[in-house]
Amino acid sequence: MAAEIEDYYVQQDKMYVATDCIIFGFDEGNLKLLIFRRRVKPLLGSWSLIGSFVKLNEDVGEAAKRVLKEITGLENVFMEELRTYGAAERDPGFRCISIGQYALIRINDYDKELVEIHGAHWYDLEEVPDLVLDHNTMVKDALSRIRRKARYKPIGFELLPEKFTIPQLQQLYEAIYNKKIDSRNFRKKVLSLNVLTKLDEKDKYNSRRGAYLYKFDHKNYQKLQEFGFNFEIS
Amino acid sequence: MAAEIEDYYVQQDKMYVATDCIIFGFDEGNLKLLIFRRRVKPLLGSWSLIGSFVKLNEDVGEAAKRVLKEITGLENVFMEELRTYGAAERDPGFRCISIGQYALIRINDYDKELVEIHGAHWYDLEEVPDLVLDHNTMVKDALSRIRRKARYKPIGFELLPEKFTIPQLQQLYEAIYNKKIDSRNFRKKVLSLNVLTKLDEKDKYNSRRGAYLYKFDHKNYQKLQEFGFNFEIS
DNA sequence: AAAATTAATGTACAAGATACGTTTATTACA
DNA sequence: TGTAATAAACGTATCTTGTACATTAATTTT
Repeated sequence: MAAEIEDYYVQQDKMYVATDCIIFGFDEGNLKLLIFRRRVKPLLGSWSLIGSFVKLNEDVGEAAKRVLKEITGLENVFMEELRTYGAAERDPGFRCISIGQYALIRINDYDKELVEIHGAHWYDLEEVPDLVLDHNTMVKDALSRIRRKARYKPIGFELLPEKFTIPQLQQLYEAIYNKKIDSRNFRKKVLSLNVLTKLDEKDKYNSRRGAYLYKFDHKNYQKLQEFGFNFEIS
Repeated sequence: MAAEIEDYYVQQDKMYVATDCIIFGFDEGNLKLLIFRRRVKPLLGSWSLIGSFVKLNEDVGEAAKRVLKEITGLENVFMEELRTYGAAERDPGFRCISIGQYALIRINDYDKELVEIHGAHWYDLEEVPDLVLDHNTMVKDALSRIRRKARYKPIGFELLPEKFTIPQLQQLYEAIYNKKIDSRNFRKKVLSLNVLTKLDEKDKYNSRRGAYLYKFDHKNYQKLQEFGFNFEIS
């Protein structure tokens, strides 16, 4: 639900339209969710997705981008509509529908100070507390969407830094699907997609031997975005 | 956009929420779309999807069901949210977002008189005329959704009568994917899903020999709905 | 120089997708 | 009554893709 409710004189005969962002990041092998504490009544202080009312002169998609930028400083982020939460009684007190939109961000890119200022926090997905209204449902729905979508679009890649190793990519998919993947088959499959360019650098953070860094071949990556592929895993 | 606009005193500082139904049927080998002529200003007389404002005390999903019933007499129909159309300028004159919802109906079940009364018509998908606002986009989006979804959920089946033949089912998938399918492979695949019960009746409408009628094994069909399957076709 | 650690690689088998032509049941009509 | 016409029903061989699985390689630390 929206953050600036107190900016509004709430009318009972009015339909409010809000948007809530389900913001995912990936760090240290875990999927994380960015949430904050509501600073407005009702339910002040509850954990909440980051959202806002949609302004009268603003596209619904723009509203979500505005909020995301406000809190994280990020622009040009992967963001997509999830669905509308439109139950008549979802919000006590006044009628408000919310369009859920999920975002995938590279967790090292965001503006830490800005996030701090807004009292936002990253939570491991397994440890997300109770959120206001139907926000826990939104998170659940968004996760299902990502799981399904990762099978035919390379969206998982949005969560990684520009340079990354194949074991990192595998960890990400393991986090998304919440299961172990065979590393030989994973590597084979991911390389067969022809979207990775091997660099001459190694990342030695996780091993003595070090793992080669890769980046995306943006042209082929684009094609894959358009046409989809099959990435079911065992 | 909504039908009952003249019931409202349009306020410029208000956000309106509507829902539009993209109603698909299947007949004589063709996918069809149900549309009607707007009876209200502005754009009176234009072809339009069937829609309505969402009432203050009504779930968004309920609103779509209400409209569908009003026009076709049908209830308990497969219907699902497509997405929100929320561009600030999508509707000239006042701010209105619309939640598109698509429905798949058995084309012989609807109430023909009711449809007549409302001035609604079925159009072959290839012959759908220009619709108001962004409604043509909604149709295009809904079709993409169905195409994708038919690959992992048995939604196509929602469009057939209770008893149907395998050649009919194949025609439906050919219409959805807009391509010819090999009949031997199709039959093999569809039977392997274990959701069809062969009846002791034949439909001789299309051939001298006649084709066996089938119906769904609802229990297995339900499972398939839940867990999905793979129905990519060559 | 030995131990420890994660990265990188290949192969055999199973399952599923694809391509493709002939026979069968029935009706209409000569 | 039998012959022609029509769409339905069926099976197989091949190719492709997914799956299961164990060893060697590169590097750092002690």
